Parts: sequence; C-alpha cells; structure tokens
Amino acid sequence: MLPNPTASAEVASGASPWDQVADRLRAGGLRWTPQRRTLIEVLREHEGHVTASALIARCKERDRTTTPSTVYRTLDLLEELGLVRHGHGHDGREEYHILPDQVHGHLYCGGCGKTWEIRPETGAVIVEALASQLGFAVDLSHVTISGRCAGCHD
Amino acid sequence: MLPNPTASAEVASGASPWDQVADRLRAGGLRWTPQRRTLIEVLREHEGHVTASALIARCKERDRTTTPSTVYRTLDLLEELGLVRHGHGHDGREEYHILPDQVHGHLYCGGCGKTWEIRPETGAVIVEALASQLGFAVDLSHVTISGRCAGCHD
DNA sequence: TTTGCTATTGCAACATGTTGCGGGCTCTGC
DNA sequence: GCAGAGCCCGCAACATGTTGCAATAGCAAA
Ligand SMILES: [Mn+2]
Ligand SMILES: [Mn+2]
Ligand SMILES: [Zn+2]
Ligand SMILES: [Zn+2]
Repeated sequence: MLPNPTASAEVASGASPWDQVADRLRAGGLRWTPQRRTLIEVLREHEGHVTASALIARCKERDRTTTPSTVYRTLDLLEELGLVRHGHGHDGREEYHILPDQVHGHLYCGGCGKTWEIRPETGAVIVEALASQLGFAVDLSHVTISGRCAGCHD
Repeated sequence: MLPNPTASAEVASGASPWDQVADRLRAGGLRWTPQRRTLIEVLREHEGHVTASALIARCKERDRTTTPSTVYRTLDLLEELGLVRHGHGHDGREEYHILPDQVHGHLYCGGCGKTWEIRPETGAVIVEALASQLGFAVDLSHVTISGRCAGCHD
C-alpha cells in the first residue's frame, strides 16, 4: 500500500532521507501533520538506538502537547517506510534503530548491563543456521540475545 | 542467598519438584504463604509455555483476591529456584517456561504467528558462534528470534 | 477559496509490568 | 503457646504500550 522504501531514488545528492518523508506520505494518501513533523525533527538529531519513550520525551520538549499514542503510531508508519526499525531490549521494551544502514541483532550482558551490536559475520552464522536447518528467514534486527560477556564470566 | 537449585537432591523418587518448594523457601529464610501456594497449584497444572498474565488469570480463578504484583514477585522467586524461566515473546511480553528440562530458544513467524522451540542442534550453533567469536555466553532461554517460517516465505 | 473526503489526533480505557511503603502474617525460639 | 523479627502482601502510583471513538484538520479537487 505504501510506496516501496527502496524504490524512492536518492535523487538530491547529500539529501537526508527525512527530506522525502512528507512527499512519500502524501504519495500514499497520508497526511503531513505538525505531530509528524515534530517527530521527524527529533529523529534527525538521533543516530543508532533510542527507546520509544526517550523519543516521546524529546518530542515533548519541542511540543508540550505531544501524545504518546500518536508518536507510537507514527513510529509504526516510519517503520513501514523503512526509516526506523524496532527491536526489544532484554526487558522487552521497545528500542528503535534510526536509519538502519544494515540490519543487525543485539547482545545484552546481564552482568554489566552493556549492549553490543552483533557483527555481520556473527549474524550471518545465525541466519544461515536457521535457514539451512529449518528454512526459517531470520529478521536479525528484531533479535536481542542475553547472556554474559567475556568480562562477566563467573 | 537462596539455596542452589541443583544442590537440592531429588530424594523422594517420583516426587514433583513442586513438593519441595515450601521447604526450599523456608530453608532460605523465606515464607510459605497462601498466595504462593495458589500459584504453585496453578503451575502444577501447566507444562511448556504460559504468559504471566495467563498465570495471573488462573490464580484469580482459585483466589479472587489475587494481586498481580504478588504473582510477579513470586514468579521471580521461582525463577531463582530454577523452577520456571521467563523469556519474551515477539512483542516483548513475558512468557514462562514451566519446569524447563533443557534450555531452548524460541522462534516466531510474523507471517502465520506460530512459534517453535529452537532445537538443541540449532541452538548450539548460535551459542558456539557467540562463544568462539566474542567469548559471549548466550542464555538461550531468553531468546526469541522473529522472522518467516518456511511456509510463509513471500 | 471553498468544499468535502477521510486520515489523524487526543482522549479514555485498558493491558502488562515494576516499585515503595506500611501493616499484617509466617516462623522460630523460647 | 507467645512474642519478636522481618518477610510479604495489597495498594497506589507509575512506566510503557495498544486500541476504539468522535472530533479535527490535511489535502486535493472544484
Ligand atoms: Mn527478560
Ligand atoms: Mn516487536
Ligand atoms: Zn558484561
Ligand atoms: Zn509462518
């Protein structure tokens, strides 16, 4: 229903994908609203991983009338457009990857509380194992693996 | 602080691990209460995977005065005793494995909504990859991998 | 510019968890 | 049995999401 993310040519050299959002929404019969503009402004300032509630807090700084449900719904939309991807932290809370370059999973150490991205080679092993053994196509970006890092072994 | 799960010998042959709970709690200076008794009775009737809120609902059937926070706290305790293990479904909600025999991860297909346990051989590949490449000790039981099953490929 | 369609918002209610607190209850020791 | 110690319960408040609904407000066509 929405225009294919990868189909939108990056015509303007050096242009940020955020610049196209308004047009891409309208092209799909959707609306460009002040609430959505606020969220995009916030997202422009971020990179990597952010929790949904952190994004809501940032939106509130710019617009005190921000409503959580609207932000959550807009994030769903942006995910359909391929501009963000959500995953879940070790406790199940949502985390968003902004402008994900390549899909990657996440590691969480229950000892020190640190997190890492799973490197492509490692991710590939997981994807391959599930693909070859079960024909299952893994969505790495939604995976968080818990455990103990090298420094936290007992 | 609590007695080691694996240290409690299974003396009574054929006895259910639930029979030992009261004693194991008291041995750790903890109490055996009606609320905990109710949850154990519910758990006795279950096998495999159950969501936390399903367990709360079952407890309420037996005792209308059941309070969620008490159930959550008791589940935490039982997890320390090794009698249950929690993980998170694809949406981040808690799921409990009752009396987990061997640790295993979970698969979720976003196409048909079905879930599977990750078989030991497959789990081993994941554990090994993280161990050898990063020295990371994976807790498979807390892992849910999303994607598309063989029948749901586009 | 005005009009009209309908996507979107904000709200309220709900679902699922977590946490601090004060009073009550379980255990143990006598 | 009783009493004291302190674990635990229920409650209230909060955190994080989701959903149905009625009113609003984008957008495009006239
Ligand atoms: Mn968890
Ligand atoms: Mn999810
Ligand atoms: Zn660590
Ligand atoms: Zn499927």
